[in-house]
Amino acid sequence: MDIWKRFGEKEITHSMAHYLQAVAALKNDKGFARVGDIADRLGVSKSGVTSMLRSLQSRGLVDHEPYGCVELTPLGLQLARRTESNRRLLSVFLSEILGVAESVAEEDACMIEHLVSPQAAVELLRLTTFLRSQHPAALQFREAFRNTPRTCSDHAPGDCDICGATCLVDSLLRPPPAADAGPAA
Amino acid sequence: MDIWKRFGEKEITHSMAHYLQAVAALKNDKGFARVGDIADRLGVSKSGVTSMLRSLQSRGLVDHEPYGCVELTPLGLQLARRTESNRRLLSVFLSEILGVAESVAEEDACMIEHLVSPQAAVELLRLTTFLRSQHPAALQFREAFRNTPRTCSDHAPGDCDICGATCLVDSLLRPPPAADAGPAA
DNA sequence: CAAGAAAGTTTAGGCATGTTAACTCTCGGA
DNA sequence: TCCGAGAGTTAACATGCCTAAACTTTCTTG
Repeated sequence: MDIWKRFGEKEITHSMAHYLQAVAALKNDKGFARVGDIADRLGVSKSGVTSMLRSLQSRGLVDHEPYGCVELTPLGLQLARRTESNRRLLSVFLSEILGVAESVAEEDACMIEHLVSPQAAVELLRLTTFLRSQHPAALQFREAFRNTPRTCSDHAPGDCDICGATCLVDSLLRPPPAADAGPAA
Repeated sequence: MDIWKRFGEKEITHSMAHYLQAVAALKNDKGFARVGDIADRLGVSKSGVTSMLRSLQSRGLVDHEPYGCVELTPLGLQLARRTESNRRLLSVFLSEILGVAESVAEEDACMIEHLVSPQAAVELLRLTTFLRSQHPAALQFREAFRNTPRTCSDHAPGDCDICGATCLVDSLLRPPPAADAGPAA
């Protein structure tokens, strides 16, 4: 039951994903990617870039010889593209389908982009494009979904199999309890 | 443009979320949570638990005096519950709505559970309960969605605003390129 | 071509999270 | 009462990812 430990075994970490995307973007914009440009773009120090590049190179994701420019390997490019597509997809899904505020949608997408499995991404893309389409069922959905209630007490009084005892909505939208560790009795 | 750096500033990390959940579960199952039980449940060493508890205590998420049992503070309990609800929600959404295989859905949910914003979670719950319901629009959706195509060339030939140049489906389902960093010309 | 500026790297160190090994505390039984 | 087993903690170390400061390489320009 140790799924959670595999967090550290993902093919790439959050940081790595963003380094790869930065290299891809610079390659695209200027034709080449230098250490300093990557550092500027990501808001990290140049030494941080150097050491991350070493790590990415050891994983076969970039090519980088000292004092030279950085190139993505085919694998690195694939991961960069995949991560970017995932982010766009999540962002659209969250903001357009779910109606979450743009800024929140983008932040969520950025946090999650590298963690979504290919299987889930493919199906989420299918759902998103379907629900945005002009298909009659999609039109009906949009009309009906607008008026759907938010809390479990509305959709499943006393028995929501997702939320259990406390409705997610209640616990999420309520302000946090007094933080100073003092359960007053 | 440094959203990505806020990854490290989330209220809790992936590890912390699972420690909190372990404590909550043990409290629930046995009435108390000891260091050794937490270690067993999470598959980490006892010393790892001790040091994580120090960190959680400094954030006001648990109470723990040396050689004693562990208690969740109100804030810690709230985070544990929230994370668990998020995971159940994501798991149901991925497997039931999107049709992703259970095992993949659970792994994805576990990776993402602590990163989903309250806003997104609330709306995702709304969407999920709606699409699972007997509402006519939901019935129509399920019928129609079953036959929706997967690739961009079907739903938006040559112009998918999510995927850009390369359809997500193509890049996700294609096997990775030869990994040995050798772009053979 | 040489010298300074610009770019990049190395070194040393910090924080989070984990490990193992060795030490200390607590408690139950002879 | 006291002693040993088991539970918990500390110490020392590893890895990932970041920083600042010092050093090296490369470029530019007079």
